[in-house]
Amino acid sequence: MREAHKTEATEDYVELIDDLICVNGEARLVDVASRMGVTQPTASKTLARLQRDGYISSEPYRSIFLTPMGKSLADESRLKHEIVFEFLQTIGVSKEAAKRDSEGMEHHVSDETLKAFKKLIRQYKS
Amino acid sequence: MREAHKTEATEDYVELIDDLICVNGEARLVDVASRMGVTQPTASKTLARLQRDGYISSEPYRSIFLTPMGKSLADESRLKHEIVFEFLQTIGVSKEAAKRDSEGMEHHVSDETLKAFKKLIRQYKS
DNA sequence: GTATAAACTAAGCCTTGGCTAAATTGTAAA
DNA sequence: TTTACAATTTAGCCAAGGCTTAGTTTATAC
Ligand SMILES: [Mn+2]
Ligand SMILES: [Mn+2]
Ligand SMILES: [Mn+2]
Ligand SMILES: [Mn+2]
Repeated sequence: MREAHKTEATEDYVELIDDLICVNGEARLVDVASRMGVTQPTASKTLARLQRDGYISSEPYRSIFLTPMGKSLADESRLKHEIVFEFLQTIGVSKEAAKRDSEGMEHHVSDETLKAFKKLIRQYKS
Repeated sequence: MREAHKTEATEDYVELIDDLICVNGEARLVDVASRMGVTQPTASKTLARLQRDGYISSEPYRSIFLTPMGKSLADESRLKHEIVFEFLQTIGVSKEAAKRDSEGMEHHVSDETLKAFKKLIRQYKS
């Protein structure tokens, strides 16, 4: 569908996998599925696609790793996510709404918009 | 997928149909398809779903009408779209980027965020 | 008023992202 | 070491949203 649309799942997955590796030391299917709110077979199929497309690597029944490409997409996605999240709170949106909205908006903000967000965050801080 | 996700297509379609009716006097499949950037059969199938779900009505080979439900969703969607579009420009994003980003962001902004956007637009105007 | 072109529909295919149910593998307790 | 449970995979289903190709219907031009 919409250009940005197609990569949304990919972005959310790699970001989550990176997070799990940071926090838990490894990313397991069962945790990916539960955090994404889908069943294990669903997560498993999506991860197969991510592997096919070169974002992750894993052996059968073993935990999941990010490829360099996957890692850089994860970093980029998290950065966007955090900026949008912080921006919304900065302009007065509640943490809960900011959390929900940023989860969707993150996939649609261009670098230009991101820059404007960062600028406003700085302005508010001073 | 993501909750807001599922309604994105619906929102874009009813908003477009309403626009076509306003501008052209009627909404025809050929125009819906071209504006959505999809083939006519694709638009046709989506419109069938919209009709099934009660957003539009139309007779075979005739133009498309919005039901009351479709019209109110269209109005709501356009309002969101316009506010996001104006907001982005207000904080310094170019018209082109604002157009692109608002087209995606519009589906993910809660009423709370929308209110914060409106407030900032007012502040900038004064 | 008929031919021709444009618009629309029908049929059939694909991918993604959901699900359930069942089989397999890995791990930890007994 | 066997056994049981947890994790993963496999298989098969569904809906949405995309496509192409081919057939119908409507509208236009002559
Ligand atoms: Mn994210
Ligand atoms: Mn997200
Ligand atoms: Mn819109
Ligand atoms: Mn849109």
